Amino acid sequence: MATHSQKDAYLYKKVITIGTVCELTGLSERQIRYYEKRKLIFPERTERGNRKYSFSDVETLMEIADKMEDGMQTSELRKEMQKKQDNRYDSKMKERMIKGQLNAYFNKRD
Amino acid sequence: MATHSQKDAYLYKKVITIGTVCELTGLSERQIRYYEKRKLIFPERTERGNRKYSFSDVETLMEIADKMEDGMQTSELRKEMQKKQDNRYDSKMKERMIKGQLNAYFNKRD
DNA sequence: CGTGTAAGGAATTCTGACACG
DNA sequence: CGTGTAAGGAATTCTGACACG
Repeated sequence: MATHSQKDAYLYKKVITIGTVCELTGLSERQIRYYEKRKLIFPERTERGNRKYSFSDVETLMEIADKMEDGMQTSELRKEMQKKQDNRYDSKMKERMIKGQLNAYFNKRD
Repeated sequence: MATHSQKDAYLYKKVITIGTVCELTGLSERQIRYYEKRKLIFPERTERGNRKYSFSDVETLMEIADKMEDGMQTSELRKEMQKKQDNRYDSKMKERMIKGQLNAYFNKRD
């Protein structure tokens, strides 16, 4: 994943089975699978079909659990998470613009 | 664990099943269980008895795999790992001594 | 010593469905 | 809409043992 640094390797590596995710989040398997169906979470699959989650997924699920407790619906959560994704792109765009300006600045001096 | 900072949480959390560890390390279940019997690795257990490993354990197993390929025996590996453990204690001791000196220094000025 | 394998049992995970609301 | 549950099958993991060397 080009969007993550080497240091994040363990955060995004999908190695945790659903049972362990249940223990870590306090959610039921049913809930976790449902949030997947609603496109809030994206586990990988083993050849045989078993779901594998990352620590990052676990963090996301805990946020989802909080919001659901507050009465939020999965459809709203979906929008909210889309926004975060957009913000991330915005940040990358800003970085590029700043780099562009720096390049322009130094190119002028050469 | 008092020996690890908050940032290491994901490195030491035991959440990975033996099957996934096999994929990650290229070792067989048999080998991984054997290295446990030889006191080289210390997974946690679920209530039912299933082994759970951390990313740190996976790293250790990859080192073990390298050494075993080089013809080293588990008994030698055991000693080598004991040394590392000792060094860690030495480091902590040094830290404490330095802190002690600093404390003495500032206490003098008070 | 280190590792492969077949054996049998117990727990895990999966999917699709019925249920309530 | 979100989640519980019983159903049945397939893969996972566990232990102790036989095997080779």
